Formats: sequence, structure tokens, C-alpha cells
Amino acid sequence: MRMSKLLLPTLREAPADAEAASHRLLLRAGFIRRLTSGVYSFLPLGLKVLSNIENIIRQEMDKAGAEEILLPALHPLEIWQQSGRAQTMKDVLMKVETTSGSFVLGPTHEEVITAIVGAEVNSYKELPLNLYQIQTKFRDEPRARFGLMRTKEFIMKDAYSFDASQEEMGSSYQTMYDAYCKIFERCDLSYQPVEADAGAIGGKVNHEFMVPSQIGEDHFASCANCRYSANLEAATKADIGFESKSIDQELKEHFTPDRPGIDLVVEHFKEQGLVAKDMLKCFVFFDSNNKINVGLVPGDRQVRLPKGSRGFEEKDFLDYPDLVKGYIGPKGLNTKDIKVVADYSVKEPKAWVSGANKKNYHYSGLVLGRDFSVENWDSLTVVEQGDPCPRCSSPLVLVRSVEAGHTFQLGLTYSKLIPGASFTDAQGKEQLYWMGCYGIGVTRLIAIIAEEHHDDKGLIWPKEIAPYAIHIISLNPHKSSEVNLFLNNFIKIYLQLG
RNA sequence: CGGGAAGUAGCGCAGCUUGGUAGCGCGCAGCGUUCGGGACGCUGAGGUCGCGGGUUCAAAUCCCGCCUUCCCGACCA
Repeated sequence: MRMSKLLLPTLREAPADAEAASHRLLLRAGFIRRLTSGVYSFLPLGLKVLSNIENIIRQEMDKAGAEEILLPALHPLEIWQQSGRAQTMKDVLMKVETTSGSFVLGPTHEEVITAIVGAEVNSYKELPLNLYQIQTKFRDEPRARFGLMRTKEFIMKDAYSFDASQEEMGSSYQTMYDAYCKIFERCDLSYQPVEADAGAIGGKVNHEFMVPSQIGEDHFASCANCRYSANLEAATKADIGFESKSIDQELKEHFTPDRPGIDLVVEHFKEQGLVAKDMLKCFVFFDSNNKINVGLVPGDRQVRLPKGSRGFEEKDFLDYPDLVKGYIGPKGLNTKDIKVVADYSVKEPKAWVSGANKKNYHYSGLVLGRDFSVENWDSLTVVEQGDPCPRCSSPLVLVRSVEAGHTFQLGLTYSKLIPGASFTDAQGKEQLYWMGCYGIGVTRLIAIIAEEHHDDKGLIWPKEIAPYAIHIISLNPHKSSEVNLFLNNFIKIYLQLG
């Protein structure tokens, strides 16, 4: 390609509203242009980079035994209602109403793929099956940002695996996991697979492939000692012992009118020097057996509900008159068929302040063992920098990062929801598919790579990603017919070699 | 959706406080010079001053409403 023929509109100065390095550089170097917020065009160089990344992904997917397909972007609303995600994902769904019906611009394709495979694959002999697609997906992001990092329309690779058993699903998952590592290695990214929470997609085992970055929107917790790493929704911390110490502070009840919540109580007792970490934050949830629990964490920590539990809602207070909103405390709850669980840090021997389970009253001087007891201990807070690693108790570090890919073991979640997502096993019995799904944000990867591979002068693409491998500069071809001839031959040969 | 900032030429900005018919740099076009390491000179094109309304003899400038974009937060398979 001759540069004189190339559409390469560079900018000396970056548009003022481009903040992230990748965004500025991709604009300035003429790779992309914005159409509207969160929607970008790819110019020739941008498209080259995009194709190069897609090809790496294709090669690794194919090697891993997956087959490429292309699915519709336009989905009938009904399949989203069937799976229930018309509701759970309604904030990001882009709907299209036409005279012929209601549609959704696909934000992801679990529903569609399950419908196809459900209809066309009916025997265990056809499993395992792994299909992938690389195509445009749509999400009505409330806040598109950082150029290609978070957009409303983006290209994504999604693979879906179908297996006959949980074990086989696990092995399909491992194959994909390994393929992901290869892909990110070829993109020359310092990625880190982390244990993650499944979020709206459901399922149990899953990993996020994170790339540390200044403009990351997530943090993951990482242990330098044992390589434990997990995102903040999933990360837990270890139980570290406290030295026992007797607390002789007296239990006192205080009249605290209109002081629901940690902040207001701290305000109330600020002259006595009360701080949030001396309070017990009490929260109610239903555990995975749907049994009611009251959880305790120090007042300065954010709560992280255990996996599989459901938070208490406003309306639930009607069913449990013993729980007084804003004044819940651990004292006396065990007698009321409510399980009290606490974060490990509540073992610290001290006198706590918490609600008195009656409106407008709080206790001070609550001592574990004397005034309240705890049935179960767990890690119930969002981890913070320095918390002990759950595996080796070394201090955890929080790393700011971007999610480049996400792999899930979905299990039976979608097979249960989509009619016909089943096959006949060797015994002639009908069974549900064990599914997995595996996403990579392809357009986002461009931004992630650009973030990691640039300097103050500009972009420095990894070899496999770069739009062109070589750039020939001829010195004054107009002056010398010999130079011109050589140049033309060189271009011809190079093009023939591909 | 909450908080903050900004919309003036393709890009970066000034002008607004104190109303008087819009300017700078880069880029772009023409001509000339220069040219084996990101050239220079002259000339020129290009603007509904985000949109709508109001005040005024007169609005980029003052007032009201709206829209858009960006940043922080909420949200995020």
C-alpha cells in the first residue's frame, strides 16, 4: 500500500474530550473516528489492527476445536423474555420496534445459540460441541467512555460450549482457558486470570482475564506470595487470629432517636469519640438455603454477600417484625430463629456499638461471647488493600485493571430456561446440556493493547497486531529513475509474498 | 440517574467579566522558494459562535429553556 493512497487522517492535537492514552493515540494516528458517544468508525489502519486481532483469536479458537459461526444481531424479543433477561438486562438492551414486531439488538448470544443447538443437536454423539462467533454486539451503556474501551456498539468474540456432563464441561472450560492465555500472550498483554463473580450471566466457576491499566474500571485482589487473584466481587480474606483479651466494658443502652445507619450513630456519639470501625454493621440476607441470616462486619467495611445469597429488601421487613430497620443488632437475635454470621474481623476483642433491635435505641459495650454470639464465621467484606490472602494470609494488593475476557461455566442455567436445550444420552434418556461461554471484547482489546503499548511519541504495536510490518521510505524517487524503479519492484515483490 | 466541566473554522484555543457584525496556532488550497532527516514565504478558502426563545437600536457576549459531549460516581455478560 502506498501511503499516498492511504486514508490516514492524522491529528497534530488530540480532541479535547479524549482522555485515555489509547483513545487519544488511536484518534491522532487516524485509526478510528467517533460517530457519536460510544460509536466508532474504523479507518483503514484501525481495521487492519482489528483484523489482526480477530485472526489471532480465530487461529486459537480453531486450534482449540471450536467452529466459527455467524449469528443474527437482530433477535426477536420473545427469546429474551423466555430466558428472563429481557428483565434482568433491560437497562442495556437496545430495542427495535417495527411494524413487523419487537426486536432486540443482541447484546450477547446465549439465547440464540441455545435455541439453534437445542433444535439441531439431539444426541450425545454430537457432543462436545464448541461454537464461536466474532461480531458486533450492542449494549446501551449508560456511560460510554475511554474511546474503544467501553462503547455501545462493539465487536466481541463469544464461544459457547455444550457438553454431556459436568466433568466434560470442565474439560471444555480448561481448553478454552488455555486458548485465552495464548491469545493474550500473542497480544503481548500482561494479563492476569482472576477468579470472578458470575454476575447477571449466572453459573458457578468463572474467570475474568484482567489487564492492569491506569484507566481500568475494575480492581482485582492479588497475592504476590501465592498468586491468588480474584475480582472484588469474588475475593475473600483469611481468618487471622486475634489474641484473646478480656473486655470489661459495661453494656449500656442509649436513646438514639432518628439515628438509623452507621453514619448517623457516629455523628450522635462523636463527642465520645466513636468511629465507624467500632460499630457493627448489621445486614440481613437469605442464604443459599433461603434461611434468614444477620451478618456482622465492622462499620467501616463494605459488605460482600456470600455466594448464592439474596439481599434483604424493604418489603421483607414486613415478614420479620423483630428486625427493626436501622436499629438491628446482634444481641438477642439467636433466640429468634435468625442465624447470626460474622466477618472474621469481628473476632477482634473489643466493645462494639450496634443497634438494640428496638427503634431509636443502640447498645454500646457489646462484647462477643458475653452479649452476643456468632454461629458462623466467614469473609463478608469487600476486600481492601492489605487484607490477608485467603490461601496464605499474605497481604493482598488491589490492582486497577480492565476486563479483556471472561470465561464462564454456565452449567445448566440456560439449558433449563430455553426449551429443547437437551440431548439423548447413551441410555436413551433426555439430558440438559452442560454449557460454558467465553467472551473476549475484540474492539476493547485494541484499546487495551494501545494502553499497554505506547510511549510519549505514539503507538508501538506488537508485531502480530501492527497494521503494516514494514514501511519503506524511498529517498527522492522523482530525482532518480533508478530509485523509482527499484521501489516499484520492491512493492511488487512484497505484495506477491503477502 | 446524581455531582462537575465544556460546546466559537477540520483540530487546539482566545474573545464573553465591561454587548457594537469574530480572531490566533496548526491543518487545508494556490503560487513561489527550498528539499538526502518532520521546510519557508506570500495569497486564499473555510464559522447558522450547539439549538430555541427573551432583553436591547444592537447579542458569541446578558437572561430563560433545551440539546450534545467529556470527567467522577451509580451501573456494567
